[in-house]
Amino acid sequence: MKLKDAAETLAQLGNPTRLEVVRYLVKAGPSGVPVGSIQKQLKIPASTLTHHLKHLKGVGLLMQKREKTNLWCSINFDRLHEVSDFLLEECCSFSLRESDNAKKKCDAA
Amino acid sequence: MKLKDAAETLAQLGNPTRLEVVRYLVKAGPSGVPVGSIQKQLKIPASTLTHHLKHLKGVGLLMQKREKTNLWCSINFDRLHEVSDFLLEECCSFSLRESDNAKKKCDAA
DNA sequence: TTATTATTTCGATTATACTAGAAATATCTA
DNA sequence: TAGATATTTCTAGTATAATCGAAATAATAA
Repeated sequence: MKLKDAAETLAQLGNPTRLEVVRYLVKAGPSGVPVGSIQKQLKIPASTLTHHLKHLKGVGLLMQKREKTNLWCSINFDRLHEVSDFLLEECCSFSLRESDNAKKKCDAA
Repeated sequence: MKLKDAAETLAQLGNPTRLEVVRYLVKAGPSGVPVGSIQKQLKIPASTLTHHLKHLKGVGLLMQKREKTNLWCSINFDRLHEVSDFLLEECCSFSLRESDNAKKKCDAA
């Protein structure tokens, strides 16, 4: 992943409303949820939500498919991994962190 | 890590200039580098660089300590891990990704 | 103290992003 | 076709961010 793409993706994740949507989609899993469900659950005005979904789609974090009247949204896990990988690239050998979680990740990488 | 903090941190990482600085600091390791070295290497005007460093420090991604005339900057690896963890939280069981890298990370988590 | 190097503040310009109501469109069902 | 529901476009107000030159400050060395 190139720096410019990573930055753009991170910028999109850096909005609290969008990050809330992303978290919701991550928890929803690969089957996804309709736009309307996101809107009701997170109480985001429809036009605002559409706006943010467009952004997420723009950087490839969001996948959509229509089924009857509903538009189902799901997160692109690969993209999420890619951007996460970018952040930690080449950092593991330097990490002085004690956390088990970090160690496990670094050992695995 | 709370959503609001994660969003703020991601937003700071989402600027190409700052991400370049972060990448540089990650590669530099825990000992860090002086502000001036970043400035020369990445060719960022001094005032612009100061501005961005302030942002990175504001979200706890940057640590600084003065030594003689130089101000040494180093990345806070823990913070970087925290924000990365936030992104992948609860997503591993859903991931359909084929990539070895992803699998290793998920198995370890 | 004076000179030198390193870093920050100030100030101004320019650009981009967030938010959401109202109206429009799209998709289906009866 | 008419009606219902779902989603998007349009529009506009408001706010925040990026950039960087010039001048100011800080820290040291001579």
